[in-house]
Amino acid sequence: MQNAEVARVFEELADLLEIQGANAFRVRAYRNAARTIEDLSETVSALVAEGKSELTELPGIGKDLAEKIITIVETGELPQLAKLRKEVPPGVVEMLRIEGLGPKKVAKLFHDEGIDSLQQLREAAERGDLEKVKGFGKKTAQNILEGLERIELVGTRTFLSEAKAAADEVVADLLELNAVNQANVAGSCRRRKETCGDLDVLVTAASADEPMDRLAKHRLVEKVLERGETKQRVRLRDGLELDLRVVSDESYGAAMQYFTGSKEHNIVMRRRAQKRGYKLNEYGLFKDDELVAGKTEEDVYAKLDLPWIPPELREDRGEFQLAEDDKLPTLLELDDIRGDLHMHTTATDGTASIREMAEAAKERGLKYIAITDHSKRVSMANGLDAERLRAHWKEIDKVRKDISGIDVLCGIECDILEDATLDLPDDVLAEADWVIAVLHYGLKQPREQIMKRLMTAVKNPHVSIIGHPSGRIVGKRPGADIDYEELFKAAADHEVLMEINAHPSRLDLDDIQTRAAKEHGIPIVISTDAHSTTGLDVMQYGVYQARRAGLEKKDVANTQTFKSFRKLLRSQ
DNA sequence: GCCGTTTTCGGCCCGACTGTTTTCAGTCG
Repeated sequence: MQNAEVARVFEELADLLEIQGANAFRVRAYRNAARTIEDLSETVSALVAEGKSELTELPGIGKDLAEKIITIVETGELPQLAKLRKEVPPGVVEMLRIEGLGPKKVAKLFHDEGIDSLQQLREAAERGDLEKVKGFGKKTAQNILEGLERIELVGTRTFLSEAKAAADEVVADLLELNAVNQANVAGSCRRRKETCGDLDVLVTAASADEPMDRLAKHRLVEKVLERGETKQRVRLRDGLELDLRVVSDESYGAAMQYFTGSKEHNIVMRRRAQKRGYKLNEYGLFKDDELVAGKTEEDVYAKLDLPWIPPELREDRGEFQLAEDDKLPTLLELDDIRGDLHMHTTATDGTASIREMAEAAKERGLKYIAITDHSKRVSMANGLDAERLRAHWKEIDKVRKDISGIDVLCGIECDILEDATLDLPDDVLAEADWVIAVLHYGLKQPREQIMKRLMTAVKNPHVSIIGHPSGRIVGKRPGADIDYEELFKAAADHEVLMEINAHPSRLDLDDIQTRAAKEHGIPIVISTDAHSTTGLDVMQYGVYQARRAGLEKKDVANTQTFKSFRKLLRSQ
């Protein structure tokens, strides 16, 4: 049982209770518990094995939640959750995904209007019924329709982080079979897209039965949807569907190439094959009926006069031209990252101290970090005013002097306010080593005002970087309306850097925007925005995003040694 | 539901915005 699965149970419980109008603090207790468990560095199963007292040691876990954790770990389910699921249909919980719809409104729609699915919600909105409901109006109905559209755009796609975790587990399990020679994930997950619609797993085996039987019994699998000679489709417990394909070793490379996609990339590949008198499919590259290549991807690409192209670049976005010109980038690797320049501590909404964050970063092989807590505008996170910030920096200085093997910078994540001023005065910002300027509020302002705000930040001599520039949340909230051309041009002129926020739900800049930033010669910084020590582990997803943008080590500022990185600091 | 005690229950992060209403509930971060 994974920590994330236990956390998910509590998250769902919290959603259900909230819709039922449960005490808000009780709901928060479940959410806090979910976060605590998610952030654990050890597995919750191990803690259960050690006994209940270990569990109640955890912050936010008392007697009651400890019991529930034990039940979940030991039986794989929770009776309370099963009961609540019967009372509140899944479609009602789904409505919470719509921006602007919270538990109160959703409960009202369910109880008073009998709406219990997204479909019914859409129909009610389109009929004009919604705006007649007390507490709703024309605007709300319109926002709901827009929210529904966004959800449909993203569909039921799953964050890469979650999809990949499931795929990796299935692949590792299949590789344990003697009958299986090779196994790997393909599809959008292998291309490291920020979300995955489903999973494709490929294995080579003497017979298809053994891997299929094994998968059918896997703990993550809820149901086998179909099973044929070479393909089995299953639904995982979290709703994600997974295709298993069994091929021969002779076809493995061709099948990996075919099922990794993208569709657009493959169209170009097949056209190239045709031109050279071949036929390309998932079983191989054929001349008439003779197999010419198929064992490895490298073979297939080579026969089409191409070097092997990294999966992250396979979108038909210029990779073929680069390959032809022998100019494919040597993509950034996680090991290239030396610093992490966006993280929080208990001074605002983080869960670990300055020292704990520094130690954890050091354990992960980092050589330098910046502590960047929130500024005062983010009051719910207990954001810092000038006085508290200066005291905080003194604490950071103490740790910096006290700890060896890692450099710690005094930073701040400073809000760019709705009126296009910064949340802290210049004389304070001037004292910082590292200033991340960000939009948190008023993301829906018109482009003109958004750009005015970003320009204020870019032109401020103390601002080092724009953090999560658009403020989007993947699949949930669109980012601010930004003229990226104008932003990047100004950033390049004023030597302001751009962040890829590595959190799986942000990944902001996205791959396309990152590409554009690189073309403007703007150094990119990939940061975790960690709110806990385990939050530092999301760096990988930022690196994937950078790879999709074609970034090399030299394009990313926090791959530099601290000595050379220091030159980018405004206070130097 | 947790926590910290004032050991039996009250407090739990809170300010701003939106859309509704006509003074505020709901949502967000």
